[in-house]
Amino acid sequence: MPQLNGGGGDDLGANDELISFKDEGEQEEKISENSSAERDLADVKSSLVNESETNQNSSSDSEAERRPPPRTETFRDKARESLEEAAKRQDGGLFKGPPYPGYPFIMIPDLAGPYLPNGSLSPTARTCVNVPLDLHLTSCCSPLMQYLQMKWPLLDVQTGNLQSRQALKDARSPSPAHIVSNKVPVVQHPHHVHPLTPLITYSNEHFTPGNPPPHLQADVDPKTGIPRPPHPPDISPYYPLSPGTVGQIPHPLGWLVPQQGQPVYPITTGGFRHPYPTALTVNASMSSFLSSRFPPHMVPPHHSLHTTGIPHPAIVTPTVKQESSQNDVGSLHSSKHPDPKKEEEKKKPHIKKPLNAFMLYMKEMRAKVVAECTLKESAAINQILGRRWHALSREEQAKYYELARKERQLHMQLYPGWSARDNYVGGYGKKKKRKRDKQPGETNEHSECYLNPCLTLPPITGGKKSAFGTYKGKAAASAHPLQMEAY
DNA sequence: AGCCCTTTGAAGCAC
DNA sequence: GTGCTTCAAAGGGCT
Repeated sequence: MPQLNGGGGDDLGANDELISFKDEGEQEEKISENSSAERDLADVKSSLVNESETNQNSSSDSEAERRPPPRTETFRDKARESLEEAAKRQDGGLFKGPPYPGYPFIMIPDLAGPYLPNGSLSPTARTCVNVPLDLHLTSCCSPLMQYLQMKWPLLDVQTGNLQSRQALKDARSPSPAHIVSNKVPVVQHPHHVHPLTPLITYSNEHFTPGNPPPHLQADVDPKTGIPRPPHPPDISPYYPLSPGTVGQIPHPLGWLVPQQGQPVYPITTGGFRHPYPTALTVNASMSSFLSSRFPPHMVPPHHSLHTTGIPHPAIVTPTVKQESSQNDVGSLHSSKHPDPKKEEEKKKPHIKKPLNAFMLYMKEMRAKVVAECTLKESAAINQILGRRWHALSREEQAKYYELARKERQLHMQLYPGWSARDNYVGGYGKKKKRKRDKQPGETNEHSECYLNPCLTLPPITGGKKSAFGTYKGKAAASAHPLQMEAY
């Protein structure tokens, strides 16, 4: 991504980003890309199945902590075995195709490469094939425009307000990114659609227009043993519906398009002071676009489109749940004896942190991982995603770092006074919870676990404690060579 | 109900 | 500058 340097004077771009793995040659990376997905899955699977086969290796190398596993021959062999075994079981569920194959809008191609080592198309790639992409949106534009188109193919935002403000605020670096970024509101949809990626995160699994593949209907609930369809065919799994909520299906742009009964971003008629100076509008072309691209029930009525002050989904008030199906007036006057403290908390919107690169990657890839395996636990999935993250090429990681950078940028523009400290529950130093306690001498002796996590993944459901320290200091992060290259 | 787990990265604070 | 802590997402597991 050559344009990564284009930030120029952008001081928001974290200079300590893009941790690369220089010991891992490019060729190695490519190999890793092509088979990492399947290998990861097989590895984790096998490790989950046979957890006793762990901690056989104990060599330590502190520096190796930040590196992906050097694909030792042993590891390769094992990975290959796992992969072969996985391939044998392909019909048994391990490599099930994503249950929601038809996301009609856009998706990110399989970052791990569409082809299996044997040359066949990977399941996820097959999914890609099935998806009617609007490639024309992205193929002919600059990367940044591709990004924007990718993120907001439907959105037209009035940017004058913010732009002018931004122009005053940051006149020193009127880079295109700034300008265009204003069109990409940071939106953190509490119902799993990422702010910046309302249409692509979990992309290909969304909005399946048709029925799921037959083999997926045999998906069996591990708890009940009852076959279950992954999700209603045309409803995103990330917009869970409670019984009787038909008609309240949140729009993929739900944060942007307030809907009646939409529990997430309640608009109180006057009670909510929106922090955004930006006026977001959806113009007629977008409406028609919505109509043409979304199923009718997904297309909000025009009258619901606010021309000003649409609450940003990154703002989550504590009263969200309570207000879910009540009208605003009622909720405002429902309590006769409001607790001043609580009231104050209610009034104070919770502005979430912008997602970092890995979080963006996770949001995008989680559904794919979930679809490819039967794992449901996020802890296990995140382990896979963490390994996949390391297996990504520099360019692919750079893409997410760039997205994260833009998100931070926008977040800062949208919430000028916001600080991450605001979200510290008890304030800094007052721990909300204690995590990642390190046992004495634990730091490096598990580096091999990191090197080959598939062999040594801790029991997913067993312990409460991390099996190995995961903290990597800034020093380690900033030592990443790619930072120099990309930023 | 609420915390834990698990991942990486960003940010804030203390020293 | 370094080290540590918290939070961001996610959802099953656990208390």
